[in-house]
Amino acid sequence: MTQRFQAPRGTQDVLPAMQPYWKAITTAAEEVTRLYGFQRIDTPVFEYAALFEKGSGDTTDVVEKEMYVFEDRGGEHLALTPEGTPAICRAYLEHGMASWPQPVRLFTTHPMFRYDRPQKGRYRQHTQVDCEILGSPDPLVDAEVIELLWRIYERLGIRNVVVRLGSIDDPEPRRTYVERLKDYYRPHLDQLSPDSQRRFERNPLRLLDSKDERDLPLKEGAPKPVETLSAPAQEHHDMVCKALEAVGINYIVDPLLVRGLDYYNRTVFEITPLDDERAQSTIGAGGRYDGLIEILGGPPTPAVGFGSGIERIILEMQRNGVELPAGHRIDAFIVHMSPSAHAVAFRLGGELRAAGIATQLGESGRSMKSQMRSANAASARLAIILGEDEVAAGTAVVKRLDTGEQATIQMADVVAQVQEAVSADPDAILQGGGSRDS
RNA sequence: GUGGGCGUAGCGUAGCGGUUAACGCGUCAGGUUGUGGCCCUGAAGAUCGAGGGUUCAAAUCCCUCCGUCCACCCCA
Repeated sequence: MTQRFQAPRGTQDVLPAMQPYWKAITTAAEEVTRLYGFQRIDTPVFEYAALFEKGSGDTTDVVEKEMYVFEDRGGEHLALTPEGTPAICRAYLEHGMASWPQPVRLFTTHPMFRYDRPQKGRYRQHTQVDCEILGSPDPLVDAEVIELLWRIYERLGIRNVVVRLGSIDDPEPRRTYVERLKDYYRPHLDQLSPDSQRRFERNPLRLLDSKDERDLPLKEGAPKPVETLSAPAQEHHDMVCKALEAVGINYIVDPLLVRGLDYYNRTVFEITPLDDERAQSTIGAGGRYDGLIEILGGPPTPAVGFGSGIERIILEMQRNGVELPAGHRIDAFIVHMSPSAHAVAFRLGGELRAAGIATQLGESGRSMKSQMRSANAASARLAIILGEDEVAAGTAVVKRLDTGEQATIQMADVVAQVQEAVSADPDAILQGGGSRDS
């Protein structure tokens, strides 16, 4: 048992039964992003590790303790993508997208890797829908990416979620804010939880979203970033709010919202379920990162974007009671009994498939009953029966599995007849599901 | 990295010191002459996560390890 291979910790197989969810999500992402003028980009699964060390910030947890880094045979220092934004910015620079019409709108679905302890909604490999708008400082595009993400969820049947919106200002005013925050906490350091004492040194902003009871009293009176914004950031934030109101997005300004990546400025947001207090319930998050492209060696280029975890979206869909049946359904199932029928069956199968008809063959040598059972299990619409008699007569028996009626027809007419029977009721094929009424 | 729960056939479970480890679902095969779904019968499938210990006897008790799930940190 222990000798048998298992998927590595924190990874998972997406089995056929779950594929409809993946398909629904990627389709929704493709369709909605198209409506917003996005184009698809695909970046490599691994990049130079330095891209993330510089871009995401080498003191962030994502880079410092979670990145899958390795050296290849040529001694290159590489990393499995831990997050998408720096990779897309790299592509923007590498391909001179600054000379495309601005802003550039890109989306992708991409696997992400983080060496983390797995738990519900957290995996070492997960997949994100990622959207970025590069080259615009306009607060309206902040609102636009939020709206876009909202619409994707809406299409997928996710209802009870809320946008938590915050602003962490620009780097300069944020530095003075962080000093104020530290001044506020400094006299009370010994009352804080050990985690928060560490946060005080490493990432003071995180003090604001501590869940530890010992930190709650102080948290209340702490200065909040959204309440002390610089004038330009305030104006920006107000405009994002107004735009979201104009399109009826359910959002709240969350003064405690901070994000773990260094490159964010001004707008930050998360979308979370309203009725789920779990830790990993955030299904999508993002923000503005006007400084990132410059950090990566490019010209100052304002940009905004988000990532949303497909695995978490699926969990949320299921919590919302969205059920997608497995779509396995076959049009025709060829039952062939005698040795003389095998080759005929095989050729007919090829002809049917060439005509666009999903066709499966029974297993050679199995009894007719067994093959009919297989036809049923495959949710076939038609069974095509080939025995010694039919082969000798140059005919086939075509049987509808829903009504049970059947007819003997000339071999030469089988493809046309099957095509007609199948196209007569296209819905049944499209819907799939293999449901049986009993 | 820290803390807690759980590990019995493909899946879900029962058994919690004592003869060949049970049940449901699933799989395969049958239920007479070439016909599915329901039903019936049968079969295959488990070194009871691994290693060690206690005992006349261990799936059942103890220890270690591994795996998994949940929470913290952090994140989608």
